[in-house]
Amino acid sequence: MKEKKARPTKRKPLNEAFDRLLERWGPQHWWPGETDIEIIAGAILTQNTAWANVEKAIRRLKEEKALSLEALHRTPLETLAQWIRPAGYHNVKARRLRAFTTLVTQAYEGRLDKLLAEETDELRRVLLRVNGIGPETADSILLYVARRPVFVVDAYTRRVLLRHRWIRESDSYDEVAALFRAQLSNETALFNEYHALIVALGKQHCRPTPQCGECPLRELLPPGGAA
DNA sequence: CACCAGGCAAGTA
DNA sequence: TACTTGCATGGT
Repeated sequence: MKEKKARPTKRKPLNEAFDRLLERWGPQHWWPGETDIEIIAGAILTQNTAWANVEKAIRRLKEEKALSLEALHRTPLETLAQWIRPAGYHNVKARRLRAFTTLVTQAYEGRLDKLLAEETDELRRVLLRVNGIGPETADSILLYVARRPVFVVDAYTRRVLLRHRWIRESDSYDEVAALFRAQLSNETALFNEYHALIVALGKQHCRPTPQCGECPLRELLPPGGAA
């Protein structure tokens, strides 16, 4: 007969981590944006960019009444680029916004709801085909706009997990996401809240120069501590 | 002043 | 497949 392990269930530190993060910061009610198109634009604009700068660009788009799929699609690229300048990479990001509106316009009759009605895996593939939408941006749209249970892996996620030695540098995007899928129940609301809390933690404590003293996860560090 | 921020695509080997 | 580089602004 096979020997039974002393612990009845496999350890799931990411569950414990979630409880602590929620206790420390409370529900984050993400994404920080009102409409679907605002969330999508924000997801593209925040690529490798501080959110404070994205807010300036979003505010300008609102002032220009350009935060709609139609307006984003018809505004000349040069004009759009100037409006979103504070978010950085403005020429690239203007093209990326346009690439998205072109997808919806050409393949979905200009209707976001038709795009969002696609089945999850198909929707992800469609989004990834858009130039300027990679795994994180696609998953952000899937989770925060289409409300599908997918986990968003961003730079903060990697840094937090790396500090706790739950992943390695070389782990792929999907390997990191798979860690969460394996340990958490498959619920949109949970994935939503978890990612938002990781960003809160990341901004507060998990900087390049760490402030681990007040980190609610610090006792979850394995023997040897953070790198 | 240097470094950093909620990526991604295109080019090279 | 695995690296490298360009893209750009504003905050610390």
